Amino acid sequence: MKTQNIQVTSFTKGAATRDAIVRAALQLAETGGLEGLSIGNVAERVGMSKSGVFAHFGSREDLQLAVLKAATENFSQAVFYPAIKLKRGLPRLRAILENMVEFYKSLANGCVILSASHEFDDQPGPVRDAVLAYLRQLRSELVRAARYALEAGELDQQLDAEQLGFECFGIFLVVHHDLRTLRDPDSAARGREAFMRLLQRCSVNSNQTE
Amino acid sequence: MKTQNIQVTSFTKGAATRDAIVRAALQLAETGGLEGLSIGNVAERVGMSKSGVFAHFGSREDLQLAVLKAATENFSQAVFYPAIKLKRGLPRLRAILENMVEFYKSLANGCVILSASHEFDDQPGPVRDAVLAYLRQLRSELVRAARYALEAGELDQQLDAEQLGFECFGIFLVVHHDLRTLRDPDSAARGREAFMRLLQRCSVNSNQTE
DNA sequence: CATTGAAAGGCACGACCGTTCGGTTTATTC
DNA sequence: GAATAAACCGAACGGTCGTGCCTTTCAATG
Repeated sequence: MKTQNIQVTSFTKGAATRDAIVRAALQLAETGGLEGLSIGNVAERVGMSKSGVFAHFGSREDLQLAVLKAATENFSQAVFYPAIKLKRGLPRLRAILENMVEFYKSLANGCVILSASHEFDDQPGPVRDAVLAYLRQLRSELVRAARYALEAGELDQQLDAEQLGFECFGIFLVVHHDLRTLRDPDSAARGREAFMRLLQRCSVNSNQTE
Repeated sequence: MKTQNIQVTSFTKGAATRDAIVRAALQLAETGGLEGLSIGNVAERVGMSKSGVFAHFGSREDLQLAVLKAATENFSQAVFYPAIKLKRGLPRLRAILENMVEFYKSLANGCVILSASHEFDDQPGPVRDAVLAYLRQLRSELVRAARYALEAGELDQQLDAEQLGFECFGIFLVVHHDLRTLRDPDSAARGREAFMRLLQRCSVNSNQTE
């Protein structure tokens, strides 16, 4: 039998240019969001024809989904994967925030996920579902890290983990906002300071039995 | 001479429908942002022809500017004007946050200003300039209220007013995000709690001379 | 009532969009 | 090298967009 290595070639050729397309589209999406993507400008950037690009996805929406998936994978790679290697609880929570700040600073432009969350919040469909799923995952990761920290006694046990995740996410958002919209270079430092102050407020020592 | 009351009529007729157009467009912009506005859908919503609507503004951009101005006026009306009547410092800062939460809750859909800040953050032009100007005004109002509170001894004087404004704005953003994107009804309560905890952290008593 | 100027409509243009289709090039397999 | 399939391209379609031009409606004035 010689029919053993069938799709070796068909796996490499198409997938390579598809990756190139997604990479180019991701760059475009970092300035202009997923709505700013058009088959035409992606094709131009990657040096192909519109129909050539289109054939790889079948629809603009599927291209947007592919780009969003690449963006979330990048975020996970930069923020979550390094943090998971640390001890769960406070060290992990600190790492998530710190990695996020560094990740946002490293982006020449904006975060595709946050952009998409605004672009699609009133536009039902697969893209909105995917954005929401990742945002919920992100939040639950924050909440879980906070819960560990509470249960381990690293933070005041009277606190609410969901509330802590909420406030951490607020720091996420304002860091991104100041970096991106206001172009404030101090944003990262303010974010770190805000997080430090938030944790300090939550430490077991500062509990003032109100 | 009887040429005293010239533009009495020309002031009422056109301006009335212009206001109607802006109101309709503002509703549209609350779901879909300023980019979601098109001369066509605004005309349809207000019951006019495209060219009829167009004639009142001269360009889509001017329509967007008019809608943005209406949105900022609404925000100021709901958030700032009532707060300014209060004693400056902590009471005013509290009122701004509380009014903001109530304002966001009262919106059936999203905040046009925050939407626009994401839509135009990489798109230079008059709209971006206007959005940025209002965002800076908003921030400086927060910072000023915080500074008053610091100088009056209502908060720990070692704190930084800009940092405080930064953290307050983070609460703004996460409240809006959870209300709008995650559709979480607890968002307002979490926002109030976050602000309470933030102020508690900043009170003169809880200073722990680090 | 006639006149005038503002307000609104009708219509078409050029541009861009996503998508389709048929043909051409390129790579892989026998 | 012939055959087959994948990859890609060029052109076009239907649709929406902002905008300009010209006409019609309408309210106010003399």
